Amino acid sequence: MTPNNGSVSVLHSEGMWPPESRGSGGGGGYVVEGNDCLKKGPWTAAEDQILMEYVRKHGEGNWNEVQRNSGLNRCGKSGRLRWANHLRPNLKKGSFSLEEQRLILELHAKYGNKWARMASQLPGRTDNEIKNHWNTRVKRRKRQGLPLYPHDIKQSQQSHFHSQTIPSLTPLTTIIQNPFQPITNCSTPTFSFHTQSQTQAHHLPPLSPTPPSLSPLSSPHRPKPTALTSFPTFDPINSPTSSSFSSSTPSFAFHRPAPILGAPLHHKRYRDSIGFSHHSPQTRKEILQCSVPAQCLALPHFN
DNA sequence: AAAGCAGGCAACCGCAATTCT
DNA sequence: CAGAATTGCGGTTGCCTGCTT
Repeated sequence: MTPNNGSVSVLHSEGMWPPESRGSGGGGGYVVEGNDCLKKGPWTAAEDQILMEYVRKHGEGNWNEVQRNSGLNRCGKSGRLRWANHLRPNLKKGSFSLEEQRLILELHAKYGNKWARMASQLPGRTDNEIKNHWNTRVKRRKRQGLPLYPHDIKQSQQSHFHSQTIPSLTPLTTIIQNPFQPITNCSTPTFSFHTQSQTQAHHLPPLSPTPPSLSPLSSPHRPKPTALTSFPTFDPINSPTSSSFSSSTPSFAFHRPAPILGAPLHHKRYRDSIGFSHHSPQTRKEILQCSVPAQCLALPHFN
């Protein structure tokens, strides 16, 4: 799975990692242990086990309780991330398929660096995976002097993307013909970046399906969800999702929120205010009160 | 064989958003 | 209404592996 998990686990268990701090940023091997500080760095199999057991018993949410009640010496944030990116059921591992890559292109053309939003359209994929994939692509294309998008995917707006800057979020159109045509035919191998200072406008078109109608999982301070006794499954082959964009249809209307990684996390709220984020508190409460049986969550509805 | 580079990946941080008290 | 607590998101960093030179 990961390049270093095995060896890292051994090192951890044998206490060979120095409790050093590398300053800001993440990355493997960053381990802090001790009575006062919570551990950082790569997760061990034992820690994973503890976390999975906790979630199995108590469900997701209240991540700080994990640390308090399970003996896991990790901050809640770290646990949540670990669960979301690695331990959740139905996570797809491995490289992105061509369809997924195409969809990422389309979604990025439309939304910019909205990884969580993109992940919601890619069942089994995490925002982190997508982000990593995209950043790698950006690096490669930049080095090759190629445009970020194939010529047949036109990012609306005249702005260019920069991996480190906020992209324009006001797409006008997305034109997609055949994203996997050889990109070497691109007529204009320009790859210019500029910071997004002129386009702070974040008026995203209302994303119709954003309402988090499907997530059973916790929102801050909500009652704990019931324990997860069985996890929904996702069949990428037979899923209407995959077949829906396997054809040549360029459209990818968001009829419904895609099932988020099989066992959806919390009601997705997206920055920059699309959809759910701007529900009034009252509306949110109503939505949250509308509990959804677990089995419904496993059966995404597509139009 | 060794060094350099690119890609892949995991995990951190800061901050925003949301809810509860 | 304000502040605290919690969760989610996006940016960033650093390690590991495999390929190329």
